[in-house]
Amino acid sequence: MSHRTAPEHTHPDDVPVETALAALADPVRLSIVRELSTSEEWSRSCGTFDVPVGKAALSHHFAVLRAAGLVEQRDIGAKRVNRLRREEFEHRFPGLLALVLREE
Amino acid sequence: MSHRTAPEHTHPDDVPVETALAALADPVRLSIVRELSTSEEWSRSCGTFDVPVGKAALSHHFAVLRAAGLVEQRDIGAKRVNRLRREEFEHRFPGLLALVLREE
DNA sequence: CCAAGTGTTCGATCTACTTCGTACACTCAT
DNA sequence: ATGAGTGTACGAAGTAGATCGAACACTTGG
Repeated sequence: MSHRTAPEHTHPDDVPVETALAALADPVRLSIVRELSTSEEWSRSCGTFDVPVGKAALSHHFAVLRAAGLVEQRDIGAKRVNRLRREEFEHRFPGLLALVLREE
Repeated sequence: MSHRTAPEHTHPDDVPVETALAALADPVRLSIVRELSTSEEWSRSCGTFDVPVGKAALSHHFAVLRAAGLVEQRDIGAKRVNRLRREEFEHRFPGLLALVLREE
């Protein structure tokens, strides 16, 4: 990796609706969120998601997801592992996550 | 106007989540939906919305809102009047409309 | 019939986003 | 140490979306 610093997170409470909607309106990010929803917390590193983009784009998408309060990340060794911020996001945007997870 | 044809509508049931989210993730369209939510049905023609864009862009946004199953339009004389598809949209995307309307 | 009002369509422009390649930084296993 | 694995930063390129001006089509009121 290239992070001497921990990733910057935004709490869902500080996220505008527009930002949340825009974050979820992308097929790659939606795919990540869905995969994440069926995985155990902190079990998936960024590289383990089945999305058709390169590393750079993937890294960008995770930044967007963090900024939207959807994903939390921790560094474990060389890997950056993820967790879906279910409760926090649900508290800020009730039903939204359920809405996008219900499909497919 | 310039419609010998009635506007094409898409039922919310036929709308992908992504499309709905993308439609609501724009400030102008969000503004339109919110204004519409506090207006009586069929009471507002397209030109009566307080948004900072020209006619052409406005027309485009209404097309997007129709395609997202958010708005229904009818021609009355020279005007095209609108209605928010509350129930239908709510049935397809439970809670989503409430989410964006609750704010502001 | 004409002029004004209303909304669409077309093309061009402008901006934002997505993506990629490369270079870099860090960790771990050997 | 050294190399392989992992993710970020940066610049460039491509793409999609938003906006505008102008031309057009239709309706209505005079």
